[in-house]
Amino acid sequence: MFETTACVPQSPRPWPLHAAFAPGDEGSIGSGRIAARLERIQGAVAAQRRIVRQGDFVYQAGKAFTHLFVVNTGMFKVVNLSRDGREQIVSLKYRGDWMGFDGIAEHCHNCDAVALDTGEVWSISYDALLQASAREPALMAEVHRSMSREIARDRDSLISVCTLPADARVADFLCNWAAALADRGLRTDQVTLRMTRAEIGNYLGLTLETVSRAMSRLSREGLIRFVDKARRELCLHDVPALADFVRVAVEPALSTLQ
Amino acid sequence: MFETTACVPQSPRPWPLHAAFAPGDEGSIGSGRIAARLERIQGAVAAQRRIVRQGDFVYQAGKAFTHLFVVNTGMFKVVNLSRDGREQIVSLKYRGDWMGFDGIAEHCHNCDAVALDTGEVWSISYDALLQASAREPALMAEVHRSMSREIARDRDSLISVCTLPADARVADFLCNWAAALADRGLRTDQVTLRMTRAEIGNYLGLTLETVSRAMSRLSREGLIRFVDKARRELCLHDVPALADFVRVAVEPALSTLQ
DNA sequence: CGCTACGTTGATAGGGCTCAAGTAGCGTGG
DNA sequence: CCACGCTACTTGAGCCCTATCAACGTAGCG
Repeated sequence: MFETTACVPQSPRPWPLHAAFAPGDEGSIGSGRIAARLERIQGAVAAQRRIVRQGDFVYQAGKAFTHLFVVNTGMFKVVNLSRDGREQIVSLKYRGDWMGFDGIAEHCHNCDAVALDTGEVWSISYDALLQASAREPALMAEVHRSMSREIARDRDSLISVCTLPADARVADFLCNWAAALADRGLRTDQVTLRMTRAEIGNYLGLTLETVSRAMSRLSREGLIRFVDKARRELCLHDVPALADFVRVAVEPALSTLQ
Repeated sequence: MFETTACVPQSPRPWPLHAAFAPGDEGSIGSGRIAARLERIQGAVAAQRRIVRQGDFVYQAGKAFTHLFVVNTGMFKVVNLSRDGREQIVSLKYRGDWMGFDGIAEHCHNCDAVALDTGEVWSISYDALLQASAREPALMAEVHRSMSREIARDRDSLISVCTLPADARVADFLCNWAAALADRGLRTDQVTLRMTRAEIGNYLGLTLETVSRAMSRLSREGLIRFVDKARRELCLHDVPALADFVRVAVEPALSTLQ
């Protein structure tokens, strides 16, 4: 299923000292931060690289948990499956993100992780990670920060789904996506949606028709621009305006006062 | 703000060996599991006890992150605040749950944690926890399991909000609440709601009126029973029936086939 | 060239929100 | 003791937003 090009660091480099508890490092902007994160991980613990293609599973719900995964390139969706047949995209992952934390508690994955396009993930044995962390406290700190970020981001999803009307929810989704791209040093002026309308809708708690209509309205209002006829590539030329659209949707009263 | 009754274990006991990577332990049922968890935490790292009353903050968004918290008794809500004024209850915490993980990444809390009734939390210095974990790998494993559970539970919230109609969402909420109580060895046949309808609605992405109507319907159908006139105490006498109600709401097609 | 997957758009219905009125419990002060 | 205000909960009426159903357009592909 996976093409695996072996690439195991032979002698893990010591973790840079300044990386330990360095809030300034995390607060900086630009793609260097995430590249540095990946380098530090690679230097501290053995990782196996895997090339994945669209639709490939990184891991599957129900399988035993043994490894965590780090996205090097590509985009991934994490899908929660409930036994009554519901399927819910709960998270999207980009370069530098960890996947698989949900499996730690029960020693069993309870989600699928699926590649949305061609990419590369590193798989890291959880046991090896714990051992490496014992030697390198900063590695542990890195993992904790990532889990913490994941918790915070899941909550942002919840707040969006609970409080925003459909159009604003889609706008918020595009904002967050643009922010994730910008964080990784990627341009947002011509980006290809890796997800179908149905997937976006599932992620946002909307139907595909509502997503389609919302995007048409955003386009009509000039907040986004479709680049191709198939409407999968778009230009997020004014992310602040999108963010403002979300803000106004939340507080119609306040927006008229100001 | 807090009454603090000093209680710092003088000589942390060594972590029981069998606690390291013990899936069987986590899988067992009954309240003993959670009591054991608390004992192990208490034995491994210094904790300061705090008595809190309804409405007291355990920590507040914006404040520097230095401590994690463990619920000993009582019930707590975690409230996410976005800068545009939205307020969203993102999680409920019971005995044995950790709070504050969200602050690790940015070294700053981004939620409020508020007591819903009188209770006791233990506050544990994050630095001390890391040091203790270096000595006791099983303590680290415990913390990881808790973070993992939190991620999994946040995702369950999302799936509920995204896929269930109002009545089923309330039923699902009551199911989860009953499960949390049962896990802790508490009865579910006469329980007092610690939250107002507005709080439940906020948590579930519904208005208070919808929550009220949903509970009235569930009561009318015999799935729950109100004990007092104020309608804050209720009897969850048949949790499986509640769970079934949720299941049927999800798959009306399948339910008619069977 | 038909087939399939994906996206858009329209018409309609319904679930949940909003607004509003009414009730009950509870603490306070006359 | 009861009036009063306050908070919480319930219930009804009407409307709006979004889901549903359906038709159609388009791109990619064997």
